[in-house]
Amino acid sequence: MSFSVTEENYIKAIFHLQQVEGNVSTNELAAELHTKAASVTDMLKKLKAKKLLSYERYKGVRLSAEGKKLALGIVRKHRLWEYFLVDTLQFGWDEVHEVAEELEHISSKKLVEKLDTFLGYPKFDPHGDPIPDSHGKMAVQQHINLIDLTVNKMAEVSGVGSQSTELLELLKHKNIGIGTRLEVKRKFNFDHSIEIKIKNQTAITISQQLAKALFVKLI
Amino acid sequence: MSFSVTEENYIKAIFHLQQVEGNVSTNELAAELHTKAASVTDMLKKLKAKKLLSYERYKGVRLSAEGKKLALGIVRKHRLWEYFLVDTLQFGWDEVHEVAEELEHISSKKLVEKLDTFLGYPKFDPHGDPIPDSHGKMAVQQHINLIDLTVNKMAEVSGVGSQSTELLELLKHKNIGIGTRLEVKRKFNFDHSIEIKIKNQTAITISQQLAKALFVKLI
DNA sequence: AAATATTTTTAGATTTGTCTAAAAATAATT
DNA sequence: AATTATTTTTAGACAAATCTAAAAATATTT
Repeated sequence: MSFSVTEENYIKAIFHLQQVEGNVSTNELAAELHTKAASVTDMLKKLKAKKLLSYERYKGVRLSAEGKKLALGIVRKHRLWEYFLVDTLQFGWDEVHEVAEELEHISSKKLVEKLDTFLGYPKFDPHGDPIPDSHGKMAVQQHINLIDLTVNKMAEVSGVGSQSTELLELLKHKNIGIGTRLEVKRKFNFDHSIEIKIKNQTAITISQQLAKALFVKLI
Repeated sequence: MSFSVTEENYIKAIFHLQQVEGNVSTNELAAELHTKAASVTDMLKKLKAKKLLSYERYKGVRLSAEGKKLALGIVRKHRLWEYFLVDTLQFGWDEVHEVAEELEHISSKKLVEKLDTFLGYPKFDPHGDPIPDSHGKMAVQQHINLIDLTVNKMAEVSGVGSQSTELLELLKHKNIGIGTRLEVKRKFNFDHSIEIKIKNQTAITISQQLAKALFVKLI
């Protein structure tokens, strides 16, 4: 069975939303996909008929085993392509998301496996997110939120909380990327901003919002 | 301006058909795209409104400068991706066409240029067809049809006349690919079949149809 | 628990690309 | 040149994915 780009995008959106809370509501999905609730209802009926999810009207939605498998396949493709774009084609890590949104819908299974082999079976994409393997298994990254990092512990940026251009623009300006080494110098309780010191640079201040959007691992 | 996958496929089909004869007819297009003449008429009106082609009813169709540019862009992407699949990902040259049919519709211009750079600006794809450069210019390959090759002249296979799986399957069976070195030993006027000798192999016979589908260059 | 607000669904319309069947234009034959 | 055949276009219908507006169900307040 094969699915349209639109159907795949619905499945991916539901997958992402149900990571946080179990059942996903029609309105949440509409917001995520920049569409209207009525359109979502129509599509949910279609995807239910295709057995990709369980859905009772007014009760929200949840992916079936089948649907999860499909979602993991799409996520796998998205992240492998991102890795390829940054690692092989020298894209900046902040400019690959949109391109990968298109590439993730290329259907050839053989392509995905050959790409994975060529790249050397990477475990994490350029944003620090884990890449599902061909069985749908992902490595669990011990991400710590930067806001919770102990003062004076050296750590390395390993993930970002979103792919929004606004965030990526700010990170570029502050010269922070995946792999950046830093430590927290002070925490200010007034606005919960923190002062960090990036290796070989002068200390800078980071807002609470930004700190919450950054994940690090101890090194 | 951006175009749907369907629109791009129409433009590509018209481009290929008008290489041989000037104006392309509705029926030819319908056959090429495996659709019906009525659908073609509808789409031609749309593409005319978008200024990609000139079209008068009952008079056939021809691409505008704009349309040709678009077509060359799609051909460029198709052939670069084919080169990538064979050269980088180790696909067989006979199994890349369908995948490239999908990849050619990925829109990012930056992706195409970076891919071209990574591959080292190749001039010909794995089937021997020239790859348009970023300005739409293609190298002109002095392809000779195998059926016209002089007896006992050494030549190298440089192109195939179609991408049909039937042809590629036959070539695989006969152990012929791009770069294969061969010479014609005899020509039989009865059925216009020819006997060829591939380097380090025993002589084999090739039908008229197959010989017409193979292009070679002298070496 | 009744009233109000919010969420979700239905009903009906729209757009894109397709189709069949019939009409119109062009081409080929006699 | 008139008839027949072929090609192409039009007219109207359909499926996919979307929308707006209104109705129905659920949640929240009072």
